[in-house]
Amino acid sequence: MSEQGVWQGLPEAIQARIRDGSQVVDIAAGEVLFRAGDGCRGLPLVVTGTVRVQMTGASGHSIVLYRVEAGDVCTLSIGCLMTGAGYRAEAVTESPVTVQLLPVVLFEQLMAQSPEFRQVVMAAYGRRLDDLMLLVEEVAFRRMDERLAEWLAGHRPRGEIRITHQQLAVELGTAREVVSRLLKELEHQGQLQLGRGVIRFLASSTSSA
Amino acid sequence: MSEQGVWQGLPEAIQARIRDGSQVVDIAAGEVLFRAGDGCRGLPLVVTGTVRVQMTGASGHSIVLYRVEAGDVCTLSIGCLMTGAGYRAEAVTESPVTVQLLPVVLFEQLMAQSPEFRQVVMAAYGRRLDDLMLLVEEVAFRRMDERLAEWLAGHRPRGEIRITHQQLAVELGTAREVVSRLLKELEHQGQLQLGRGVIRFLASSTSSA
DNA sequence: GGCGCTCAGTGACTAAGTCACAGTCCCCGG
DNA sequence: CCGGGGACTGTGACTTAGTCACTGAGCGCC
Repeated sequence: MSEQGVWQGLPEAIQARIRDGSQVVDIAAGEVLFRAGDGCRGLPLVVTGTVRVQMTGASGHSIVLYRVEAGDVCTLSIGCLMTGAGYRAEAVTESPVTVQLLPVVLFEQLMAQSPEFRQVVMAAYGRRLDDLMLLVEEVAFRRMDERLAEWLAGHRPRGEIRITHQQLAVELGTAREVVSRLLKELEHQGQLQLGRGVIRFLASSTSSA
Repeated sequence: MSEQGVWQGLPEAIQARIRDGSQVVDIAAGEVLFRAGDGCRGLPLVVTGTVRVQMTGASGHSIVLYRVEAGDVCTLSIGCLMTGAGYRAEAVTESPVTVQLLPVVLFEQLMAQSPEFRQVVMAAYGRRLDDLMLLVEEVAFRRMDERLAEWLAGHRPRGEIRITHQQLAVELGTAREVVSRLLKELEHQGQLQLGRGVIRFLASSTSSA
């Protein structure tokens, strides 16, 4: 999949207008794109890199809601543009990110003129809604040890991951201590080895026969 | 606010097309409009009544995600129409409901032709996203007794409410036993009086000075 | 009046979250 | 090279929430 994957199915004329009318911005890793309460000035599309969207509760705890990957439009921004309300969550770049910023006017025009563009935008919205519904179910009903195991399984191929217990707690929407204890348990079981800021997976007998 | 509040800002010509092209359906209370996995056949707008949208986890537990009130379009259906995927949640009427069903073709036309229509639809989407984000925060971080108290406070003006502990548990996404115990506690404190399927609020000294 | 169903209450236990604090690793400046 | 401070991790003690198993109460209906 090449850059700007979302627009690929669109007619060339539309793609050209997007290229001409939008502004491309490069942002370093770890930057905050917007915070809760900010207003927004255009529709961002992530061209390369990943943006993490998370929210912080009154208690000061945070949880990762979803990620905007290369080729995704920021649905949160659409909501802001439409209702005029500020963002409810915050967005942080996880890697160096290239963002294409469509001005509101162009966005409006394209929504009016291109069925394909509308399709792309609405589908993106639908997926986000789905993501959040899934997350609600996870948080409300699933056990922490299961969720942690699943998260780890998704990152296992890397052999080791650099992450603090605190960050992992935010991924799962729980407390640091809970993560620490569950990880310690897994370490005792010989599934992994813990270091400061790193989790190393051990090649246990689970991988192959 | 009269019927079909969402369309009110729209040009009369558009409103007429909506009236002519859509089908109006009356549904009794307690009916299931769609279940998880169903496909969908048009864009429903709730004209009168309330529809509850909830999902059920693998564990068999359910949680109420949000309600579609009179004047709201069903964003979940838009997602289904766009992506072709089935619903992830289920919708149940809470009262006798009148629904206006826009055929997909008309929906597409209106999205293309009416900026006001687009605005209404996108804003509805934005609000849903907000609702769900708020819910995630609630479920992940807030205490059950607080959430229950808040729910009760919202229904207090009615004097008494007819609801089972099980239903209340689904509202909050918790277990029936938890609700029972918390309610019992409030009863001991003299804030309310419990009956089979009913909660009566007692006029304690909290209301006025 | 007894049968069966739904609803509510409860004890015992496990899981998760909170609080407080101790230990450890690591960088950085002196 | 050493010491101090900050970030990260470990842990005990306790509270809150969820689970399981079961009892009993209310209520409609033969």
